[in-house]
Amino acid sequence: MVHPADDVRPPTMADVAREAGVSHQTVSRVLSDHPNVRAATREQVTLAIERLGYRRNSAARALVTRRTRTLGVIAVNTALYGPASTLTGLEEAAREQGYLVSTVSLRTGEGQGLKDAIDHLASWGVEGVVAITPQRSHVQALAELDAPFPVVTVEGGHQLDLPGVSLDQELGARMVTEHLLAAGHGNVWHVAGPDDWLESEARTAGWRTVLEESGIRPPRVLTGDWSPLSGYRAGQELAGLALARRGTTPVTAVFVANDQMALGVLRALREGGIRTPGQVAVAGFDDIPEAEFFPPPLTTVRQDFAAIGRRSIGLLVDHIEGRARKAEHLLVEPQLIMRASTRPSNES
Amino acid sequence: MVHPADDVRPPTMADVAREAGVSHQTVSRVLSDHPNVRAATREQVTLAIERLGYRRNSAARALVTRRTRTLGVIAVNTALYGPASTLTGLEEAAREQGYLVSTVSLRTGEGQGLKDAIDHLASWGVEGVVAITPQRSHVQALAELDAPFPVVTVEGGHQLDLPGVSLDQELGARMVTEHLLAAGHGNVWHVAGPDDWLESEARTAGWRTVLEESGIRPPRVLTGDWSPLSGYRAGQELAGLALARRGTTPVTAVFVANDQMALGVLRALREGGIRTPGQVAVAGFDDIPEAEFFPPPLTTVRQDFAAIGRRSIGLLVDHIEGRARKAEHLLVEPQLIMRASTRPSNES
DNA sequence: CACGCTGTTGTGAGCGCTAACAATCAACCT
DNA sequence: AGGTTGATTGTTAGCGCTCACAACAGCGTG
Repeated sequence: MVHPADDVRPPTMADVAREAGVSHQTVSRVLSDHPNVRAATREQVTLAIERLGYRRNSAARALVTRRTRTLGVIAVNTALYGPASTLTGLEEAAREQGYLVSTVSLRTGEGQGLKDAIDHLASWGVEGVVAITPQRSHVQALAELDAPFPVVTVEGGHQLDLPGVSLDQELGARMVTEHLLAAGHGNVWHVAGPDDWLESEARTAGWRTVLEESGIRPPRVLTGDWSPLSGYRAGQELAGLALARRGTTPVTAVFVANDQMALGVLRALREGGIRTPGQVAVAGFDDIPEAEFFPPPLTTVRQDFAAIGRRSIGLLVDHIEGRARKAEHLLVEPQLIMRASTRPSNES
Repeated sequence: MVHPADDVRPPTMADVAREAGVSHQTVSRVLSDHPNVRAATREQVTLAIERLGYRRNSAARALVTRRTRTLGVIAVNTALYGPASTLTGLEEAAREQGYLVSTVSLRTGEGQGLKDAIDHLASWGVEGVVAITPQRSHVQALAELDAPFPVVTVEGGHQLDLPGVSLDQELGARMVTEHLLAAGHGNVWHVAGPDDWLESEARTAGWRTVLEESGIRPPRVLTGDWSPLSGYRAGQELAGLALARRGTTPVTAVFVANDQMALGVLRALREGGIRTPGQVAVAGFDDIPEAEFFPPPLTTVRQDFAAIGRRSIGLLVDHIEGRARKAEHLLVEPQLIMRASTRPSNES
C-alpha cells in the first residue's frame, strides 16, 4: 500500500516544456542562458519553471556532461582553529564558483585513512580535492596515491610535485625573531612544534636563519606537540634555565611555534615567578582569537586563512578546467601582530 | 585538436561485463551484493573490476535510484571550537552510513544566507540537512523555509517542530551553579551569552533555576557576545563590584556562559587585583582545549561534540529512510570538569 | 527569384546505471 | 516421468538531462 503523496515526483524538464508550450530543449537553453532564445519564449519558460517549482536534476546533468561540479576537501584535525578557518574560506570560494564542497575530516592522518578518504570522494565523482595535510608524511602518502583527479595541498610544502598554497611560515618566523632581536634581546629561544609537521620545520628554519644571519648561535630547540600542556612543560624547563643562569644562553626571549603552546609557556613562567615581558618576552604564532587576552596579550603572527582557502580553490579550479598544468605553489604573506608579551619594559 | 589521452573515458559497467564474459546486470548484482550470484561468477567479475580499475558512476546511479546519498550541513561560524568539533563528528557518522557530506559555512546567519544555503544544497539533490544554527532567529527562518527534505537542527532548541539534537545546556548550567553553591558561595553571578542564542538562554535558565530553588535571589545578569573581549568588559564591571562591596550582592562566584569570555573575566579580575579562586571563583562552559591552561585552570562543562554529531546524523537518516516521523528532540548529557578556578581555598 | 545566412525551435540519441521481467537450467516432488 | 520450484543469468526499458543536428522562418544579396 503506497500512500499517494509518496508517489509525487518532482517535475522534470518535460513537464516544464509542456506547461510552457515549448520543447524540453528550449527549457534547457533557458536554464543554461543560451543566447538564442526569444525574450518572450524565455519568459514563458521562466514562468512555467516558477509555477511548477522546477529544479534541474543534478544527477542527470552530471551523467551527460561528465561534470559533477563537486570538490572534495580532506582535512586532518578540523577542530583546530587554523584548519577550521581555512575550511570556511574554501567553502565560500567554491560556492562562488558554482561548486559543491564535500568534506572528509580525519582525526589523525595515518596512511589508510587518507586512502579511504580519497576513495570515498572518488566514488562520489569529485573533480578535484584540496587536502589540508600539514604533516610531511600525509603529503608523501598523498603524492604516492596518485589520485584520478587534481589534488591541491594546503600547508603541504612545495618539495613534492603537488600544487599547493601555504602561508609563508618561514617569513612569519623571521618577522617574530627579528622583532625580538630588535627589542634588544641577545638571543631567542624556540619552542618548536612536532617533528613531522611542515609548519614546525618552516618556523624553526626561519628562526634559525635570522639568528645565524645575525651571527648568533641558536640555542637548543625545545619541542612540543602544539598542545598547551606541551608548552607548559617546555615553559617549566625554560623557567628553570632562566632562574639558574648558569652555563647556558640566558633566557630573555622565547618564540613559541603556536599560540596554544605559548599559553602553556606563559603559565609555567608565571608559576616560576618570572614576569612576562619584564624578564622573559614571549611570542606565538597563529593569532587565535584568545591570544589577545592571554596574560599578557600575546605577540603573534596572523595567518589569513580565508585567503588561503580562496587561493587554493582558485588553484584547484584552474587545474580542473585545464588552465594550469604545472605544480605551482602559492605563498600567502603573514602579518606580525605586536602585543604586550614582547613589549620592551622599563626594567633591564 | 584533441590530445588522445584526454579522450580515454573511465570504464563502464559494460566494459567490465565484456571483460568478465557476463552481462552488465550481473556486474551490477555483484556490486550491490545481490545474493543470487554464483561464487565463481562473482570472482570473475571482481577480477575484471580490479583489472580495469572500474568505479561505479554515482551520477548514473543517483539518476535511476533517485537517491544521491548526500547530506548537507549548514553551519554558522564554523571556526568556533564547538561547531568545528560537531562537524567532525557529523562527517564521520555520515561516512560510516555511506553518505557523503557537503558543508555550507556561513559567517553570519542572516535570513538570506540561510535560504541561499538551502537552495545551493537542494540544487545538488541532498537528501537531508543538518543545520548547526544556534540562534533562535536562524531556527525560526529555517522552520519557515519549508525545505523539500528533512532538516535536523543541532542546538536548535525544541520549541519549533524541527527535530534536533542538543546538549542539555540547562543541566550543564545547573551542575556548575550547584557546584559553586556547594563550595560555600552565598550567591553566583552570571555572564550570559548574546540574547538571540538558544544556548545563552538555556544556560541562564539553568543558573536561575538553581538559585531560585535554593531561595537565593539571582543578581543582575551581565551579557557578552561570546568573545574574550566582551568577557573582559564584564569582568571589569564585576571587579568594580567586588571591590566596592556596597549595596549589591557580594561577588564571590561567577558562572560565565563560555570559556572564551571566562578568559576575559579572569584577566579583568587579575588586573583588578582580585585573586581567583581565592576571592572570586570563576567557571566557564565548553571545555575548549585551552581551558585547562588558563590562569587558573578553568572549571567548566564539557560537551561531547562527537556524540552530538553522531546522533544528529542518526536522527536525520531515520527521517530520510522513513523510520521516524515525529519532530523528536534528543538531549546529550554534559559533564562537569572541576579545576582550580573554583577550588575552595584556605582564605575565607 | 534562387541562394545563403542567421536566429530560433524541435527531434533523436545516448550518458551509465538499476528495476522489472524473461529465460534457462538443475534439482526436487509426487 | 512430468511438473514445479528456486537459483542464476540475460534482456529491455527507462531515469532526466545535454549534445548534435535538422527544420524552418525571415532577411538580404546577386
